[in-house]
Amino acid sequence: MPELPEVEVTRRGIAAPLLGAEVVAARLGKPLRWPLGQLPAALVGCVVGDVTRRGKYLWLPLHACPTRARSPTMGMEGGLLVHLGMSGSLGWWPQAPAPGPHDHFDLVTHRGTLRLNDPRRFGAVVWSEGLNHPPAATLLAKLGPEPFDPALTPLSFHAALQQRRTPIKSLLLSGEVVVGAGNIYACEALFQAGIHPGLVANRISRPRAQLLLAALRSTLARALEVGGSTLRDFADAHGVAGAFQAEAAVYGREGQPCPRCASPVRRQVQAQRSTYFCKMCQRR
DNA sequence: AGTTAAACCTGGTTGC
DNA sequence: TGCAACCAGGTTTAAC
Repeated sequence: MPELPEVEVTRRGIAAPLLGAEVVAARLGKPLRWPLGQLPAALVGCVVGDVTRRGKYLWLPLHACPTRARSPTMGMEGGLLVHLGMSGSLGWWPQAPAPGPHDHFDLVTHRGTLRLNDPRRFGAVVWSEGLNHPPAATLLAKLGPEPFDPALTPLSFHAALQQRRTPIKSLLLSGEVVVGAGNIYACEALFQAGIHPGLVANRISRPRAQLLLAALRSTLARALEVGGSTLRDFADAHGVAGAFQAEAAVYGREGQPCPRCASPVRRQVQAQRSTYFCKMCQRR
């Protein structure tokens, strides 16, 4: 579920309660995609800084608290890089109940508990000494610019597309040219821009590239407004589901009429992912 | 460089 | 009702 809007909705829900919170304990459940890289006990005594987002990753800075640092392990600086995978969500619990079978990470602070629920366990929580240090730096290395970065312009976007010979849908999913779109929003943005998902990136004209960037931005912005998409698992930090899925024009609507021309929405598998599109409205 | 498949997991839905 | 097959928001790795 978690594409950029869902991750950002999550960030907005946890940033305020976490800012300045002191870590009292950390708990691991079943293994996630990657190991934490530190003993949970080593996190105790740290203070959480301002939570940020890069693509679909969240960064929770953890600073050593000088007044509380009593042991060598408490002198650490760094943070936790969190990814929600396919089915992850983070919840903020002033009073956390006993962990359920899919609760695989708890960061217990003096104010409340940040809890990762992730049935499929494709998510990850990784300790890193900084965003510019491994493993964080390695994981973020190939990410393209943020979709709302003003430095990403129609011109630079088009130039980046010109370098690639891969189908545009796959390229959007890769996050190498612009981050944030997953399967839902890639399909929706391409529909809105009237571009066929199989069109090879370097054959997209400058005006169409401009159209696509605008479509991606408006799709992501709209999803953000309504709390993201909830297909099954996703909820914000306070348990509220997203509503964007109800507004999707093509995603998950195989056989249903295209909202623009009423011809049936097609589904085809592209790079092992379902792609939904309208054959009439989206041209190569 | 590209595309493609397989891998990591669980659970819900569909079809026989 | 049971059971197998297929589907799902993501990403990495290996192989043609």
